[in-house]
Amino acid sequence: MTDARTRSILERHGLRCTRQRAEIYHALVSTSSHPTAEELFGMVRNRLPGLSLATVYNTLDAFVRRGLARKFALPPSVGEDPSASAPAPAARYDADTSEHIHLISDHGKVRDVPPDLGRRLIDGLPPDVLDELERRMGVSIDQVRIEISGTSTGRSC
Amino acid sequence: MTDARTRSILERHGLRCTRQRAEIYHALVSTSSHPTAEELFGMVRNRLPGLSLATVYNTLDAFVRRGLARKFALPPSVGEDPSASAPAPAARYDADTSEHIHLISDHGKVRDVPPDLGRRLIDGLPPDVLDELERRMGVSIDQVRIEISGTSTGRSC
DNA sequence: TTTCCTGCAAAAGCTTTGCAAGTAC
DNA sequence: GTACTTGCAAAGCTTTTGCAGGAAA
Repeated sequence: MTDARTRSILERHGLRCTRQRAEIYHALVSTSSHPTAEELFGMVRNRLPGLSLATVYNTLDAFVRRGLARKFALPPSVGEDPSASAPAPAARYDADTSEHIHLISDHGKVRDVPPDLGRRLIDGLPPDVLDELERRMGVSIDQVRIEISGTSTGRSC
Repeated sequence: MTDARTRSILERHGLRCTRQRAEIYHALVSTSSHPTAEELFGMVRNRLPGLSLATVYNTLDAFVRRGLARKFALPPSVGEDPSASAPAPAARYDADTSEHIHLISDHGKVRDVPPDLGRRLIDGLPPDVLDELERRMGVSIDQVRIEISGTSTGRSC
């Protein structure tokens, strides 16, 4: 992605283009690893001497509020030593803001379910059940989140 | 729930029966509010003078490890002032360890979707898509989590 | 020049831990 | 008696904030 393009994206979302934001955005777009703030900090710190972790958090927060990124959390105790208690997992960020499904496999690694499969899963939800749920629980459904946990079988194709 | 019954449940799960555990378990079973550790602390502290919040955390951790409770987190920035950044939401606990779906409505309140609706939603997931997902992503699916966000319409029946 | 952003340090909130005293079995 | 729990205080981690200097528009 060119600098001009990054700048244009940031500005179109009402954000000033700074070196830090451009680098962080670029790093977030370039990875599929759903990094934490700290991981992003590690990815860009050699290109931005003096960068502060607080800036990474502030920047990501700005991205999320302007719809440039999504923030999510792993469910507690996914991908951790089963006998250990979890020392508060950090939030993860994703530059893909479209609705999509996460697959959480061994070691807490997060992968995106391909859009075609995700769509077919969501479309499989029976509309009459969703209607009934809205009626019985007195809500209007805004979003249905699906998250899949699985164990790697080694033979991914 | 009688004391004897609580004791039997704890012991059957390999946990010593202490006053603190019995009270906390009892409080957790008696509510449908998916409380945080701090909320539970508030619920039982008048019956247990001197109780420490650390004990509540330790106890809940023991419950989760022995399958007496489940721990979950609200997705970041659900049920908060949209313009504010979230000051780290606390984990929530649930004595219902069966698979069930959570409905997160306004103000971050969590309600359980009735089992019949939940079952019909899960059953609606097309098996062929799940198979294809396992094949294409090289995993064996352990769990599919569904979580619904909605806005209260006031007219729940 | 005005407004916003950055970096630092400090603080806040949630959760765990070390240890000595106490309790369950 | 032995092993596990509790309570306390302190620490740990993630995340946010106050503020002064700096950069973007």
